[in-house]
Amino acid sequence: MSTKQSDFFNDVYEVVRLIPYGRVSSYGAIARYLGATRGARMVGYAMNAAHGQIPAVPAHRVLNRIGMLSGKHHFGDELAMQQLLEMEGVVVKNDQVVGFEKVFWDPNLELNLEK
DNA sequence: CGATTGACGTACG
DNA sequence: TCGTACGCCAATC
Repeated sequence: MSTKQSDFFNDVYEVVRLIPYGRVSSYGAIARYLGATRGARMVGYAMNAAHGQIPAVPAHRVLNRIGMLSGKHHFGDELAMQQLLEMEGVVVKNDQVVGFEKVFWDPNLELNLEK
């Protein structure tokens, strides 16, 4: 494809789309799943380019390791990310996900068990 | 081509 | 337990 970006970006989008409804994941978990344990920041970079991607990438389900909406500023409206999460049943308090461990979805774990 | 930045994470005090 | 410092890796200036 002429729109061929780094395969890393495409791979990130794919994993993010696999995040179930009402669940969230972390940049480090995705990076580690892709083999880029030290590339957590690169996942964030991919998210920055995920805007307008088709199919849409649920970037609002991707948070940092503490469950904080670190990228809420990149959604245009700061509350947009929180609104999307609450719409899916995820409780957000003080820009932080309540019960983050309960809604946390680890690709390394879920995808590994199925394989 | 070199320096700075950044949707992160871990280590240290 | 909380706050600060440093490290990674790629993109941008």
